[in-house]
Amino acid sequence: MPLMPDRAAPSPAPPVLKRATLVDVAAHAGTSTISVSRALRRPAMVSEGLRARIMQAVQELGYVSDTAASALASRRSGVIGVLIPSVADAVFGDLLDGLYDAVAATPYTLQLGNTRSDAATEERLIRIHLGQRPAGLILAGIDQSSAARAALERAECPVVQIMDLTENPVDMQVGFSHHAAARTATGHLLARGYHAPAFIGARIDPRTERRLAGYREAMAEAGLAHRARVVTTPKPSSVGMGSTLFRRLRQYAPDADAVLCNDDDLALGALFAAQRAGLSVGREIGICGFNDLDVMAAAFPALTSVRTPRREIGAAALSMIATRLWDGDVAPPIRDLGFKLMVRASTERV
Amino acid sequence: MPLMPDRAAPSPAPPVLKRATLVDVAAHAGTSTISVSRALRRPAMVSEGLRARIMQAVQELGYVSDTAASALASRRSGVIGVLIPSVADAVFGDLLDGLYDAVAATPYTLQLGNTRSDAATEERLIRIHLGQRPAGLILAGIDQSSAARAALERAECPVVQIMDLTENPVDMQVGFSHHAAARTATGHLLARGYHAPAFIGARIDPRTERRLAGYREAMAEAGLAHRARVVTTPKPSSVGMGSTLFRRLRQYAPDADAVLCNDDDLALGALFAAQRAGLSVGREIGICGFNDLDVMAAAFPALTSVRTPRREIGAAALSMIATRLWDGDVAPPIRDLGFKLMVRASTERV
DNA sequence: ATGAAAGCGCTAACAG
DNA sequence: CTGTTAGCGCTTTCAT
Repeated sequence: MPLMPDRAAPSPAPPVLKRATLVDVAAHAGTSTISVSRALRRPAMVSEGLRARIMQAVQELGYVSDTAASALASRRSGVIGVLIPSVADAVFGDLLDGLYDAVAATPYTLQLGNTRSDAATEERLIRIHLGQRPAGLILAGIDQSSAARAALERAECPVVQIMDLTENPVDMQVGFSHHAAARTATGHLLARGYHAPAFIGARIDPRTERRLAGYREAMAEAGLAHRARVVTTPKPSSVGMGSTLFRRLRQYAPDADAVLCNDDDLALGALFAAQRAGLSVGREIGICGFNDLDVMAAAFPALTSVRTPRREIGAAALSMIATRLWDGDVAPPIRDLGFKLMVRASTERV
Repeated sequence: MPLMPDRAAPSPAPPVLKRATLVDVAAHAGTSTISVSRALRRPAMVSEGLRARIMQAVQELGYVSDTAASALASRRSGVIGVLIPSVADAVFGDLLDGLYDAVAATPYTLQLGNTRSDAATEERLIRIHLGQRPAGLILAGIDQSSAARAALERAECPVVQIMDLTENPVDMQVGFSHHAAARTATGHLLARGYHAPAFIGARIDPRTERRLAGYREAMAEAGLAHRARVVTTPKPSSVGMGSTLFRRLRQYAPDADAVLCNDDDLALGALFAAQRAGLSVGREIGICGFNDLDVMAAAFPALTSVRTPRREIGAAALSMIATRLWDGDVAPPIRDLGFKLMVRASTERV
């Protein structure tokens, strides 16, 4: 599909005042285009006097460099691609916030791709982005298809996989262990005296699987593998779904006295469902979330959750790319930013 | 700042297998570059036989068109810029979801800019985006600085202002009336028998101002202008802030028996604070939110809110740009997508 | 420190 | 329907 169809361009060509180019600026400043280019990109390469004249000309003509021409000539774009499963999810919202904050101080631009947790879509987006000779690529997760991995390994730009940790990243990596986080949270529930903590999760993806494994491991270590109860759904997560899963859990496993939720939305839904059922949250039923969105601390009762360093991951990913681009080497290329269990009233057994 | 510093390029030039270009494909298919270009962009312009040969060559060489070269030669990029105040806000998350959904069916790419509700940043971003000769520009809000407006009016691409409605848009527009929405919500509270509904809001921006005006207007129409109570803060909105503002309101105006919240986060915070204070939500204190995020219906008690068509606005904005680009004309260029009051238990006076 | 010349890979314009 | 010829605006050599 072309960017515009044949019959387009009905506009009777208004007297478009052509935007100023390097040539215009050079003429205006009485120098050559290359000097203007240099004055703009590496001011140190141009004598002070010339630079001043050029800058003034730039000002007067309102010159703005043409991204496309620059990218073509230098074979390098200022675009850093970011591929995430969802733009509406609060978890990725925080990540993006960190990313956009960090990129503001650099000459780079972010370009977002929405994979919808779909491997084929991710593969396609990776190809499209690589076609733009990006300055860098940031990917959520470590579960790219093998075809995607192959393409990435051939990529001529820094690649950072984020949110998760793996033994063999494509290139660089920053995240935390979902397995360890869930294991810690489950351990906390057990330590607090809950005898049968269950697990609920929606839209099971590889990250969820790793959390679930952490839950199972903690249960097994406590000799409670036989008491593990898991309720999941392939549907997307939401607060409403949290309530639904909680009710389902109560039916399926009435003995469950605590629930580790795969994300905070589910935990909030579980809270509301428990309240509806007249349960005393904390005493009769423990609830623990995952991510620690702002709402968890504000809820009544306040909800325990695993705080994950989303914003920090965004900032770190960008800094790793910038460092690689400017200094050539990043150490260490794999960073575990950890997590922190935020214990609150919802798991106070009292 | 250059995209890469002088001392970069320490890599000893690995035997980079140059990516295939149009010339390569043309040679491989035994034709000219322009035919390949056409076969890719307007298949109808090329005979079936030639097209088949070209497509095969494209396949075999794994050819991917160079975005920069294409943009430079055609003076047109496939980028649609999107400028919003925050990427972490759930409200804009839904908008983006609608936008990304809609763009997937087009040859365009979205490029996000984060204005942080800052006029200067927005102005800068507008300039940067226009410098890329975007295919279109989507802006949240109608309150651009006059300098920004001037730049936009000179833009050679479709521009859509979204989320809000104004008399004189730069170009096209799709949104709803924040004033009318707040007015309706306030009217609902009064109709339900609340005698002194108050208003709480965080990070006052122009959109909030319009909602506040709607609240005041409804109060005035009911002859209750003297009972209007407003508590706001310049700090960002959050669930925790909702609790804070609610407590502040109770001190400042103990007689307030309902509260219209500027957004759902605040409403949720008000809910929790009310519960902490032992108030019966609905009977003793009415709570109404704004936007109707998923959590509102799931809360206990369920929270009344004004449903705003965020996803639909995203889809509509993109379709308006596509239509303008392809058909030349969009009718109507101004679209009011309305809102809907979702009445729930939190405003059941009983 | 500055400049001249030669493309980057693609598409518009104009032939055939 | 197909091809030729020129650039698009910038940056990279390579001189000076």
